Amino acid sequence: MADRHLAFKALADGTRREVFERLAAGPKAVGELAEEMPVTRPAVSQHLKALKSAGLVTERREGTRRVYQIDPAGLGQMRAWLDRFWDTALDAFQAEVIRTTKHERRSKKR
Amino acid sequence: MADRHLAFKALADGTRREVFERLAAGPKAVGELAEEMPVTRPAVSQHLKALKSAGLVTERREGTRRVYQIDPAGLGQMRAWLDRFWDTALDAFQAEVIRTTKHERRSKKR
DNA sequence: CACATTGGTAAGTCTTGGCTTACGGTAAGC
DNA sequence: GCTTACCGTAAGCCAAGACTTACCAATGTG
Repeated sequence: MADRHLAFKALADGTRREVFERLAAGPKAVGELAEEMPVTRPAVSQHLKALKSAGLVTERREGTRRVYQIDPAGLGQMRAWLDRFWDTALDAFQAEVIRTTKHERRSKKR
Repeated sequence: MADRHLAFKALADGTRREVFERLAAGPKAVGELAEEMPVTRPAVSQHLKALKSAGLVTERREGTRRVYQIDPAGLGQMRAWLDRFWDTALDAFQAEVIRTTKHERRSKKR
């Protein structure tokens, strides 16, 4: 959890989102993920590293296997960030609607 | 709003997040944004293009100026996506805590 | 009708980053 | 202990992308 914004960068890549979404269906090992995806195992491994340092997944060792699992930490940070702007955005939208409507009235007048 | 996931890619870049956050403080024109940032105006313009096609900002023409403003559409999509995994992640976390706790009990026993 | 403001786009450069193959390292099975 | 299974990391390649300068279009202004 170095940078609070790593989660956005992590989920920006399609393959990485794919990995994340598959883990949402249940914990999986690296090899399992790689099998059902169109990239090699090292690629998956690298993606998992990124997801992990973004706080989106956790790792657990089971013998020689590394089982990865969804972590709510990263998701929570993203939600918090989004919520900071949600109300602001709604207000802006509201104001824009009013502004546009008034403009239309004016031009449609008569 | 081509791809539903463009918002993640858009907010992955730091400069672009900066632009977005500044717009959250209120609508601004391209030049204004560029002035208060360490990049040139064309750069800002390109970032705004990305943010716009991600549904994160809207554009409005005022004479020769283009005023940009936060748009709740993109934020809403992101929230929806996040919420799809939020409960799942919490459950996974819960299960992990229980698993770990049981393990500790076992090793600490006696 | 010049002329200035404002800003989007094109072209080129340089960095970032996603992918592969090759390798090393650790845990399980015989 | 030797082999096998599983996985992380290094090195290199190539595409994506963030930035710049140069240019052009559109709107206001005298």
